[in-house]
Order: sequence, then C-alpha cells, then structure tokens
Amino acid sequence: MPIYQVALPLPKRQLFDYLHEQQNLHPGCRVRVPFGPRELIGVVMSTTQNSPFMSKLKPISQVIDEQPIIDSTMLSLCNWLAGYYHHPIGEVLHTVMPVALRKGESDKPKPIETLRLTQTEPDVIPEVLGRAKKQRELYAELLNHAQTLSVVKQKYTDGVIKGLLEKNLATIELVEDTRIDADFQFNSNVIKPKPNVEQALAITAISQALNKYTCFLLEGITGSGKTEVYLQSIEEVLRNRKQVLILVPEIGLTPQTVKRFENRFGLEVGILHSNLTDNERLLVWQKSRAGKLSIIIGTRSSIFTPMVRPGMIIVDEEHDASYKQQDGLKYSARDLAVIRAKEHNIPLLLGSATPSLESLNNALTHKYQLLQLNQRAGNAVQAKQSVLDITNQPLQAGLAAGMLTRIEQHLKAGNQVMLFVNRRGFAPALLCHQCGHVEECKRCNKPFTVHKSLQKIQCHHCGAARALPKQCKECGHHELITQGVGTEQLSMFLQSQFPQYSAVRIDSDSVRGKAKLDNLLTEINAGAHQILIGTQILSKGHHFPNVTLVVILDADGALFSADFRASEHLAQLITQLSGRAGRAQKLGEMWLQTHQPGHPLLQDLINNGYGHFARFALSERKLASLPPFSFHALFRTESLQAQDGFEFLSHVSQMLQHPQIRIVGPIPAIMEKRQGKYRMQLLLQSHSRAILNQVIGHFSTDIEALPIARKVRWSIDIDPQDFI
DNA sequence: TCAAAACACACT
DNA sequence: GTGTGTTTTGAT
Repeated sequence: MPIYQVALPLPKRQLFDYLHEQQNLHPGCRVRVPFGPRELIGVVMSTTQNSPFMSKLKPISQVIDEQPIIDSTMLSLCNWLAGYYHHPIGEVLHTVMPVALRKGESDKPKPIETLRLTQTEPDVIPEVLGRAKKQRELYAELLNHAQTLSVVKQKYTDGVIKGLLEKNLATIELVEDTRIDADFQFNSNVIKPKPNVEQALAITAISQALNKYTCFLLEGITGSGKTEVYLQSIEEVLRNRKQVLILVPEIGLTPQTVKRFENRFGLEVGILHSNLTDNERLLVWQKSRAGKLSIIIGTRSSIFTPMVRPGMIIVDEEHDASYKQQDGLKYSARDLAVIRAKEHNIPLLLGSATPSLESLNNALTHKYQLLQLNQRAGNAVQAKQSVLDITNQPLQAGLAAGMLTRIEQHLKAGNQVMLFVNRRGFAPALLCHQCGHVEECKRCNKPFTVHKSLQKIQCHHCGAARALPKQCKECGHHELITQGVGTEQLSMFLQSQFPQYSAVRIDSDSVRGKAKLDNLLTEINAGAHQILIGTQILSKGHHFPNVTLVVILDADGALFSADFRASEHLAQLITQLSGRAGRAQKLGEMWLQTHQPGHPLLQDLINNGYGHFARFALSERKLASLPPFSFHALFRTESLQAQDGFEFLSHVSQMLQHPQIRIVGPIPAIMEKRQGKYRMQLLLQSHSRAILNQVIGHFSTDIEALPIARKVRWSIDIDPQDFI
C-alpha cells in the first residue's frame, strides 16, 4: 500500500506519513487524516515506499479532492515560501488556502437548487390549483422557464413553493453552477484619455513585455496618472485573453476604485477584502481559477488567488506596509508577487509615488525596469512644502501661533485644511502635576492614552481601558495633567478656535467600519466639513480636492527613531499627504512643524522631492550596510518570564555563529512588554542572503527541538519591516 | 488530602 | 496547534 507524506497545519517542520489504498493520489490534494485523538485536514505532498513510523502508520480517513486544488505552480510557490521564510510547510499551505477550503469545503461550486415543473404541457394551469392564487401565479412563471430557488423565495413564501411541491407539480433539481464558466469578453470601445508622453512610453514598454517576466517599477508622482497606465496595460492583457491580478493596500480598496475598473472594461471584477464571508471568498477563488474573472483586485492575501491564464500582476502603492503579514507566515505580498510573476513568466507592475528603497534599488541596479511619471496630469500643481521652526515657540494643542493664523486664512478663503497627528485620543499620557507619576498599563509598561470624550484611559498596545482616574495613584494628588497631543484634543481645540467651521476627526476611533469612512469622505468632498484632523488614514489613497493647507504637527519623532526605516516612512508620509491636497486648480501648501528645521533629511525632501531624497537615503543605507545592501532576519520571542526568551535566543545565537553573519542581541524588543508578555529579539545581518538563508535553514529543526523553545513563543521574521 | 493549575509531551 | 497524562502547588 502506498505511503503518502501529508502536510498538516501544525507548527512543525515535517511531513506526516499515512497509508491509502489508492495508487494515484496527486500532490496538492486535500485529505482528512486521524491525528492523535482528532482529525485534521492536510495536503498530500509526496509518495514514499517506507517510513520511520511504519508500525504506527494510520490510513487516510477521507480523500477530499480527486484532482489537486493546489496546482503545481502554487505548490512550488508554497515550497519556496516554506524555505525562504523558514516556516512549517503545513502552515504555509494553510495560509495559501481560502478559509472555506481549510475546513474541507468542496473546491467545486455548490450546485444551484432550481425549481422546475414536473409536467410540461404548455400554457395550461392545472385544475388542482383551484383558487390558490399565488400558486397559480408561480406556476405561470415557471411555465416560461425554471428558476433558482433563491430567486423564487424572494417573491413567494415557503408555503406557496411547498404547495406546488406537495401536489407534485414541481420539483427541486440540482443544477451545476455555470456562474464560473470562463469569460473572455470585455468592452474595448470606451473612450479613453489620451496618454501624455511619459504615460505613452510606460504603456508601450509594458505592452512589449506581455509574454515574459519583467518587473516594472512605475515611479509616478501623485496625480501623474499611474492608474491610466495600469488601465491601458490591463487592456492589452485582456486583449490576449489573459487575467490580471491587482494588489492594493488594505485601506485602498474603495468602491470607487472597483467602479473605475468595472466601468472601463464593462466586466465583472473579482474583489477580495477583509469583510467578505468565507464562502464569498471561495467563490472569487473558484471564479478566478476557472477563468471567469479577468480582473481580480484584492489586498495582501489575494496574491494566493489561482489563475488559469495569468497575464499580469500589479502591486499598487508597493511601498505600503500592509503588504507585509505581521503574524504567522510573515510573507511580503509584494516580494511574493515577484516570485509568482517569474513562475508564470508574466510581467509585474509595481507602482508608487513613493517607492520603497528596496524596490528603488532594484530599479537603479536594473533588476527592475524603471518607468517614471514626473508630469502632473491636467493643470494640477504640487503643494509647496515648507518647514516651520517651533523651537522655543509657545504651542496651543501642539500648534504654533503662526500656524493658527495660516489656518484661519485658508478657512476664510473658503478652503479646507487638513492636520496630521500620529496619535489617536486626547493625549498620549496622563501624569500627576504633583509627583510626576505617569499612569501606565501594567501589561505593556506603556503610558495610557487619554480619551476625554469617553472619560477613559486606554492602552493602545493591548486595548485595556478604564475610567479616567480623578487622583494620582502614587501621591493621591487631584491635579492630573495630560501630556502631548492627540487627534481628539486637536479637534476640540480647533473647533473652539473656529466655531463657525466644522472640524472632523478621521481616525480608527471615529470611523469604525469602511462604510462610515466612505460616508465621511463623501461629506468632506461635498464641503460639509472644513477642518480635517486625522492619523495615517489621511495619507492612504483618498483625495481631498478642496484642501489647500496640510499641516504635520510633529515631524521630529521619526528623525531620531531607533528604527532605521523611520525616515523613509516619514518621507513617504509627507509626500503622500502633500499629494492629497491642492489637486484641482487650487494651489496647495504643506507645513511641517519641527524642532529640527535644518535637518538634512527634511531639507532634502522639501527642496528636492521624494525621488531625490530616496536616492540620497539609499546612499546612506549603503554606507551603513543596511538593507537593501544587507539582509536581515529577526528572531522574536514572547514569554511570561523575560529570562526564557533571553535563554532561547542565546542558544539560537550560539547555533547560528558564522563568519559572514553579524548577530545583534538578544536584546529586548522596542516594545519590551506587551499584553503581559516579555518580548526579546535577535537580529541577524549578512551581506549574503544565501548564507543567511542556508544557516537558518540548516538549524531550524534543531532550534525547534530546543527544550527551551517550548517555554517561549518564537518566530522568525525574514526581511523584517519594523522592529516593534 | 485533594483538586486545580502548570507543565511536558506526543501526534505519522 | 491540541488533547492527554503527569507533576507541582496550595488551600483545607
């Protein structure tokens, strides 16, 4: 009897062997297997003749798929993922499958229940129905053609349907779902804008590379018409009867974006986002695999959507942090897109106004082909950026007096202003005026954030909240003061300063749920609010044509951060924010409040733009041998005892000693404690990705087998994006 | 002395 | 990861 090696969803870097009579179970098929006292769903990986567990081999209890649901391309991608990210193969396969398939759902669409008449005498309504008016009505409808049960149920009650069924006049029939049949139709007759010279060059370059792997980095300033380049390139792919997979950041998937694609090509666009149910997700997966969908748009995990006739992958806003998964299999969807495009031999398009230094470096070293769009479409003008020195300046709610005047000018001119603060809530800390004691979360050892409107203090790291204290815990003093400024405070202050205008907060506190954000954005663009105060959300893809003034309250934090990527992220934020303003015909300006007006990074960014800044930042990274000029792998631990994490990482550090690997740590993570767990990390850096990968790969099973490994939660992060 | 909690370990 | 069997802990 053949022995099958099965990948199971466990944090173990091994396959499990099972028996099955059938000779031809293909790799990529799901099976249900007994595992200790329970049953698991795994994926067949390979066949073998003998197993070290011969005596305790159990048989597969059920074969779920006769044909592989993970095709050979996807399977090799999974093997690549397991090797590159040093992650257990079973968990990789689990990550790659839609939830419904993990649970053992069929990969074929469910047949549709259809209501059909049993006799087919035309135009005759049987006497039996007598005066049953509704039943006669339904019968008449069914005379024309059978209808799906769900459609019928919308119009008729269950009683009516039951009536026909009981009289044996109609039956419920299971009909194969044809909604996923391949579809190549698209409308190419839509009037499309004439591309400018740069756009035309980009479109031509992409169109000439449709049948082979090429990675393009489309570096296009905001408003330069990146989307039009996407659209016209997509059209070429559709013409070849191929599919396009488009990845967008988590927040960027708005109904407008989807509409734009649907209207342009007049076809159904598959959408994958976090609010879908498991079955909706599965349907998109099925439709894409069958070739019904020619365009699929989705967030990070969409990179795993199967395609029968892959034609192109697009990653929009490729610098966005949401492409990196932060837990479990810590993959980068952008990097994975490169691997997938190579595997399919199709072009990949990475687009951004503010490309990541990694991608930019690949473009400058000609691994990627750089396409630049430097002209703004129409007569839009880039917002003018300036710094405001706030050293020794009195601040009100974090704003300098000069800035208030400027805000007033813009408001009086009938325009909108937008202010950016990196903190939600009223203030990031509450301290005692008497003894200086700061109220901290016990589980995270971080100050509580004050939420005045809720009369609460809340820890933004673990979510713990309690009532706003009235007196100091240490000395009992009653005068507690807030420290720092959050969106809530700034919004309250500006509303009191300018009562005749409407101030609105845009952060995850005030806009819970996507619909609410969309409503608010509509209100803002209709002019219902004049003062917009928000966090990161403001920088992500939404356009505010009437905003003429953008203020960043505090640009200093990132300039001296422990994270070497902080300045890159600040520059991206500043550039993205300034791209949101002054789009229409209105000239915009952006002001950065800083204590470091002369800081070379700020100056370079403001005077020469992101493109110049990024190239300068790259040269600095090179000097410091930081990524992308070296490669990082980060071991992280979480444990109840700080000592356990230290001990585990010390072992790891000893095992991985290598002349070409620099090891930093074990050191406490930047967030030393979170949710009551102590967090440590060990950073590995090498000039050779191959050596780093090889050494970790060689020892990963030994590390897993360390006795201390059981006492800690540990993980490996390859190409870590942050050191939190 | 017993039961809950913490720990260890196997699972093919 | 999770279910189970084993050891430790602490309150009666």
